[in-house]
Amino acid sequence: MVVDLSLRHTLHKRGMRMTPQRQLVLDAVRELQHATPERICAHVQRVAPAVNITTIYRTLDLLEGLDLVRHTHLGHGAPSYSTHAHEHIHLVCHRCGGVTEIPPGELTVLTEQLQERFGFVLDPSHLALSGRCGRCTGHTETAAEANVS
Amino acid sequence: MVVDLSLRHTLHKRGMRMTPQRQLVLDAVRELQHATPERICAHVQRVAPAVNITTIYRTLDLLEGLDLVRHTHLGHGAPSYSTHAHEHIHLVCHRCGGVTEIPPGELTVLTEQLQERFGFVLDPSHLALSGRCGRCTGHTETAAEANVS
DNA sequence: TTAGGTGCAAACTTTTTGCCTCCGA
DNA sequence: TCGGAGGCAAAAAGTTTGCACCTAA
Repeated sequence: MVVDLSLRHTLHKRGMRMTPQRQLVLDAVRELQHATPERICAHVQRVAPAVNITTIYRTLDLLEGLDLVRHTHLGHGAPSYSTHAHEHIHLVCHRCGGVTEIPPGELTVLTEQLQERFGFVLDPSHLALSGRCGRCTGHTETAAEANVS
Repeated sequence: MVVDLSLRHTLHKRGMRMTPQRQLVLDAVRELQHATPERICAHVQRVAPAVNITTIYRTLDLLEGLDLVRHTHLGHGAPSYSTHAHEHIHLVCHRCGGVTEIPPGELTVLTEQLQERFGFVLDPSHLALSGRCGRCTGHTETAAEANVS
């Protein structure tokens, strides 16, 4: 992927530098979506084996500060990083741990309601709703539920 | 607190035993609500200093398996354990990290919608919605938002 | 030449595992 | 006495920190 000029610009404004590592991490997040730092690291190392996991963490922090990536805790273990472009809602089953993805439109009503009543601006693409999925409640499986990551 | 007879019974049915540690951990979760394993451990150790953190983890697992307690990831770090009796929704601000609690009734519409369309039974009392709270978006603070833990 | 950035190693935090001992049915 | 439980220590997983070196402005 080509060097991200807007990233270079943003960094420069803050007295920071564009580096191959930063580009690679941003690319990896964009490409993988929902990846843990470890997976991002592995992906980056396929191209640049010398890159250290420390750099991954530092860069993810940086990119998050610049609002270019965001992390979510989908339940257990390591957080998962995505870009804003990646839009959908996660339904996490607290029995089987499966994650169902549904379109963000499902939450428009709730989003408006929360903003109106609590001044809370919901981020509909980066949250995890917990409950019990169709398989674990014994309901019929739908197409949407098959989309488990 | 008195020994929980129904817990003793449930355990016995599965060939397990009731122990002081298990009672203490359950009591601690009930009393504290939203406590991390570490806090639960500290609480238990005020009464029984010899209880090891390992036992806390094992017992929380056990109680979760029995559906007596549940854990939620409110964002970062350690999970927080609660009993079912503790009913409310968490709005986690991903800017300031603050947690706003709102009544579970706010999600009835969504709950029905998710069940109908995806067979997903939402657990309205134990989930965290992420977004940006009133303070961080510059809106007027409401009474609900003041309830930050 | 001077900060920013990276790699490396070590520390740290949280959770899990293995093993041995204890104790109640 | 037999298996479930708990304590302890060590390991594992995930993340952070300190420090020396390197390099682009």
